[in-house]
Amino acid sequence: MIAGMSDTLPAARQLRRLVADRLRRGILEGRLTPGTWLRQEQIAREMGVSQMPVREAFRELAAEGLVVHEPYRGVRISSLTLADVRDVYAARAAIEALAIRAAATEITADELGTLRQLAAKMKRRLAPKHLAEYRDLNRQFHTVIFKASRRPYLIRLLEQLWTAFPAMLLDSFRKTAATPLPDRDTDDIAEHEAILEALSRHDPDAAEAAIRVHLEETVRHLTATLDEETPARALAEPLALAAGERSR
Amino acid sequence: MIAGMSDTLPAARQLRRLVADRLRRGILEGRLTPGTWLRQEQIAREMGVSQMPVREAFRELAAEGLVVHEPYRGVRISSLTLADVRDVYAARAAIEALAIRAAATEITADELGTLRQLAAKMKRRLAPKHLAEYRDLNRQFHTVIFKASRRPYLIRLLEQLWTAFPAMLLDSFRKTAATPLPDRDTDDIAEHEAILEALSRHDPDAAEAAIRVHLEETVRHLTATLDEETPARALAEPLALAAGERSR
DNA sequence: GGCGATCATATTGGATCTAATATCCGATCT
DNA sequence: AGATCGGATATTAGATCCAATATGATCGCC
Repeated sequence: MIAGMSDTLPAARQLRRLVADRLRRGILEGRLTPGTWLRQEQIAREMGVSQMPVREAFRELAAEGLVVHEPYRGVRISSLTLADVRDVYAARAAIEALAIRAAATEITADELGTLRQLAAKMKRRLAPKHLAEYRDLNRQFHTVIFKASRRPYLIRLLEQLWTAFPAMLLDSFRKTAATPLPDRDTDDIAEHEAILEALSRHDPDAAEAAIRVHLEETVRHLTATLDEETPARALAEPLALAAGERSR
Repeated sequence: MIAGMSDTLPAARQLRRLVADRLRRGILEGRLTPGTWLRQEQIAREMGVSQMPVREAFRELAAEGLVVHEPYRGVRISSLTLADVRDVYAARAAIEALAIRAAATEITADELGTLRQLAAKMKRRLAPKHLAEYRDLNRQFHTVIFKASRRPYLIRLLEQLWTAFPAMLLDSFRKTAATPLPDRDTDDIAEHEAILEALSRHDPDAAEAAIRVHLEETVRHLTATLDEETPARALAEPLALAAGERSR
């Protein structure tokens, strides 16, 4: 058992966590574009901290794969192609499938209750204007499930996969950001309920099948939408937190 | 595509990498026992460096899951139960299955050649005295395969999984360390050749099936061996690099 | 005598400073 | 003219110093 998994979220009382979160968001939301060098001094200045927390944040992001580190040169934002996005989902699907099998037998009535509540809330949050909230609920939904597996290692891995590439990543793709869940909403809901139902019956096979369908559909829909606007993350203007671009 | 994946191994010219590697080995080889607090000052002193590279190394290990970080308290070595070991393998199996499907169509004649050479070498390295070398070859074998997938994200993930928990981990379990591959050798070889054969035919389904069998057998054998000596990592005396244990 | 607050100590986390390394540019030599 | 070597500059990596925080012990109070 991997101890200390609690995750009580006293959260960003550490500077480096704060910096990491901010950078992560910048990257995932597409404000910081792939290929850009992240200069520790500049970022430190912009965020009003010293270089050290920035450096530590870099380490964290590198471990998650959001940036790549080049010794004595710095870190730069990784470029994700559509293929990578597919792989992220595929990997997550594979691991979530493992987790949900365990969850099916381990999940408590309590947790099933929360899942039902989450599913219900999501139904009411379909409007585009609630998109961010919807995504958050979706993540919670999946999180409750894989935590119910009671398998610390899988949980840790999945948490890593989710924080590095939450649905938010999609914001960096133009059309997806514009048309949130076109025609996907109702299917999404139905799939969630299928998962929920399988879990209620404590049926591992059904649960695994259900989540596989769900994730496959999601990625299928996603790639279909994205294929149309091939140059992934073509746009994404640097905003507030624009990192150093000059040739050095 | 995740850039900068080259991995040319100029390796440990950075202190922190060196420190991280040394700690990692200490943990995986069982010299540093689970639950132990790692004190940055002490380790820095013992390794003759300042605390900073140690801190950075900690963050790296934390990302890999080998240690857990508790804010303002430090990091301590994660305790892995048998169940965790199983999950590590299961996760790796799932992702390697994804990778090998891609590899089956992408792999070059060159790479197939290297695989054949590796397989041949392994045949000649079955003796217990060559155990370490055998494991290294095995890792190379798998690495060549998943790199042939040409899927940067999967490659990165698998590399992470392997460095965090190479076969070396087994050294921490008594019996396994003593009886290296009891009765497993010949099967192992056969399975490798099945994989190789499927890849030569560029048959994704067969390749996936073969690697699944291989990994399942490995983990089955592993757990069977380990179950007998339940308290995982009970022994493992601190050696050269013994970290602080006192109650603080 | 037990319980709670306060202070002491140890240790991490952050800031600042210095050294190592890489890139860029110009001078020099062939 | 082209290439190569050497220095200048920018930037990361490491060391040291200081502040924030957690734990444990002591003292006082009920």
